[in-house]
Amino acid sequence: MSWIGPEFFERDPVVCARELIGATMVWDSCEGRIVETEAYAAAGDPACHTFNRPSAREFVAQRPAGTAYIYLNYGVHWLFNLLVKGPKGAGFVLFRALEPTKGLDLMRARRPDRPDSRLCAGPGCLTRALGISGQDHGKPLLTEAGRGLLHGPCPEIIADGRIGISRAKEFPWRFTAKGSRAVSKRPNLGG
DNA sequence: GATGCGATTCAC
DNA sequence: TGAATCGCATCA
Repeated sequence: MSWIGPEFFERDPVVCARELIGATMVWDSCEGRIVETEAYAAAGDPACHTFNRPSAREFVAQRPAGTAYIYLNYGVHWLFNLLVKGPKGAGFVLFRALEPTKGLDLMRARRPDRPDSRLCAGPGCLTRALGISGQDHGKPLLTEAGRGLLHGPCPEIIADGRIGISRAKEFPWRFTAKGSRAVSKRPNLGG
């Protein structure tokens, strides 16, 4: 397997989110196969932070592709994104779920209550299992030692509506690996 | 300084 | 299916 470089994120956010399914996320001693992502577009997407947050628009304008965008949701859960900056538009990829492949002992210690397949099944669960917090916000993940993304075989992918948002639910910008038991929620089939 | 909200999670 | 939860961005 080879490392994914920052240029991977110099494309459309939706394309990036889709193509990350099957790749491996490396975070220090823990690794997992990416089985669920979502795309958010900086323009024309009412669900994106850029829609009503000046600070998010500033982040997009001033940071390079591949920068980590991490924030606290519901006052409790850290959510991990990477900044995408394509020629036709910028945005974010939200990392929602992994199938744990390495560092299982550490993940189990952080989530003693969950079976292995559910250790990273959800954006908040994922960051907790990996030990990700706001101190890594703004860092260029893909050039940090011990952290990054590895190319991997692409599984069959299902696209459906994004989860947990109130606006633009109809955008089919959530991507999951078909049949994976590690996704946060089974995809809504049948259109 | 006050306000309202939220890209979730977990229990029921 | 529904409630908990509280830090943060925004605005006054």
